[in-house]
Amino acid sequence: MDAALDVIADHGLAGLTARRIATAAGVPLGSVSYHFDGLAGLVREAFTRHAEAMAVVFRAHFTPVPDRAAMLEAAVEFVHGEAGASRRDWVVAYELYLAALREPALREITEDWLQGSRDVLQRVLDPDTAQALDGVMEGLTMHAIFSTAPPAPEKTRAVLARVLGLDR
Amino acid sequence: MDAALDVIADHGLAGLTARRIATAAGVPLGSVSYHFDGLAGLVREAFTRHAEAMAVVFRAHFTPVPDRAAMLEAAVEFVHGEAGASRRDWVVAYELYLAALREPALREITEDWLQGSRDVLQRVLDPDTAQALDGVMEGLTMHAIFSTAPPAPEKTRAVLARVLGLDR
Amino acid sequence: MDAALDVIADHGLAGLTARRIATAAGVPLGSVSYHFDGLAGLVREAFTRHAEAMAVVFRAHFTPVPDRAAMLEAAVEFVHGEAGASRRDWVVAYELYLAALREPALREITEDWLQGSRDVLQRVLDPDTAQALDGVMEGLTMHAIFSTAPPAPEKTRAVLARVLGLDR
Amino acid sequence: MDAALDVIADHGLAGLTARRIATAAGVPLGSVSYHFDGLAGLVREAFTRHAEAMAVVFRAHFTPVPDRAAMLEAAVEFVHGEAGASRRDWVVAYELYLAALREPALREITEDWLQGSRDVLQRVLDPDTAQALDGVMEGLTMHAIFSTAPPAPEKTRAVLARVLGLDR
DNA sequence: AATGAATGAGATTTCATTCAT
DNA sequence: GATGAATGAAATCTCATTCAT
Repeated sequence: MDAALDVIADHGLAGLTARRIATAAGVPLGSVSYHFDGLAGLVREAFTRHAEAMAVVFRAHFTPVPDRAAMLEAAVEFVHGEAGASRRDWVVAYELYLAALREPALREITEDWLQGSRDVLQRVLDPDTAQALDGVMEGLTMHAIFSTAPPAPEKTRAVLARVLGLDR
Repeated sequence: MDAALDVIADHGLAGLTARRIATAAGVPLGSVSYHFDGLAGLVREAFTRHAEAMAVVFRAHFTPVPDRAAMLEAAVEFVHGEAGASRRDWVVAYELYLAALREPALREITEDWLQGSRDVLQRVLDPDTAQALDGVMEGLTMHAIFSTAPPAPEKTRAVLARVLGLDR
Repeated sequence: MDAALDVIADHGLAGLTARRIATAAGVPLGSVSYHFDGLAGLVREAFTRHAEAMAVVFRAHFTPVPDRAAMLEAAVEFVHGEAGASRRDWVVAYELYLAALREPALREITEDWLQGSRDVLQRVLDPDTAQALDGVMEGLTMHAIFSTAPPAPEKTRAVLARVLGLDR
Repeated sequence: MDAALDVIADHGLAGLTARRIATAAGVPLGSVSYHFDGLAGLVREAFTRHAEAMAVVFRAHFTPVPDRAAMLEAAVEFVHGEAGASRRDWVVAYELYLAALREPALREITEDWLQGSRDVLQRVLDPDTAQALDGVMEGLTMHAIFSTAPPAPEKTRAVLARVLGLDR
């Protein structure tokens, strides 16, 4: 499953083949069909595992946050990839988002993830601010991943401070 | 090319096949290879056209904005899909983002698009705020697309107002 | 038809396509089907023209030969490509030989050519020697065409002299 | 590979298709691409095998020849197809010659073969005579293959005797 | 239980020919 | 009469899955 996620990160869901997975995992080709319920099943399981791992990272990073000021710092770190989620992880996540649009089974995964994230943020923030922060972090992270020039942390902090109402 | 974008929207880049494109376009299968330089070339051209169309929509929506207050309203409308870009358009755009990670030719398209968007926003905003607004709109739009529950416009306005410093 | 022969020389009969012929001839694609009875008919006509041209060259070169000694010189020149037949011409000829194995219409062409050659040689030589010289020239020419290192004329002369009984 | 050579012999390189190979070999169509590196790779391998087989036949036939007189008999037999190489084998060989003009990988095969043949002949003959005999045999064999009327052995012997200087 | 050679369904692409212009 | 855009038949190739070992 990790090998499958690696292949997805490197070649996209469109470039995922049983042979590539087997090669990446260093296992015989037959294993892929033998141990999983087809490629579709493998993808489903792999994405599920990935979403859970991402959720764990998210929770681990934000659960200890005591207050709104600390949330700002945690959010800045998160957007800049200092929370344990690598670029590869995000690329896989975006593939998952898109795949989830078409497959209900995956949709469940992403919904749970989204909900879990907001719950964690709501330990410190009111629901509206939690949802806002979640969306804003998503956008900033995405631009950080897809843009060639990484954003400056102080700019990220400035934006997030305004969103959190910490800028006055 | 429009048919190809439709197929991408419906089935993802992973589900894009010449046959599906031909069916969607109502043309014989052979035409797909005949008129384009392979499927890869077709995808490149289709994505280019799409990015340009999206840029046109973006410019048309934001260029007339006279000041920061009007920018807030325009941004809210944009996030809520009232600027001319449909859900389908965004889904295709996200596929493009991902594909661009792996193909330099597509990378150029997305870079140009991103730069063009910021230029338009900078007609009213300073560079930092423009970049911030761009990122935040991206995240909110994305959540609007991928989430089952569409966000309430007033909440979006509240977040964007803070980002634009219009909340005091 | 000349363009078709050029394409055959460059790409082999296996690499002959209507588009390549049109490009080589500088004519529209439609012309190829329009003016000829399909690609097969064009090939047949082109090969016929080629065989006739080769026969003309052969006759022009060997008909004026007055005696056995002059025949030796003429044969040496012929093997070394100094009779008007280029390397391209020979390559096309070999393609024709092979194609003639499978198509009776082409077979006729090659048979006529072979017979014509012998007739010309028999103006000076007895039938057996004519046939022998014909075959030997074929082999030496072929090796000259297919070998990377061209043979030395004096060696060719020595062999042909023996075949003609002029070496004592 | 044998099936591919059969198809080449029957239909020429121009008539070689994966389907024909599969049918001739009695295997599914997919196998052809599966087991070989494309049709080009299969052709390369098949021609290599063929050239090696032909070289083996050549060596087996000419290596035991003790002297020039025996060489004459061996050469006559060879030209008349009594050395183990069938008409099919020669047709394939001529296709190889032509294909080698355009593909360097095949060129290597034919060069090796040519050199090997001369080496064997040089066990009994001086280099010039060896090369001459090689070329003459090529021509006579070729005429025997392509001509409808097979040549008489005694005539072949007469020509070869002269080339070998055994006619006085 | 695990393998990987083999299969066949389906993918892309090529291309001679047609036919509206 | 001549064209070239378009077609569809047929080509090659890919690949998930099967199954004998």
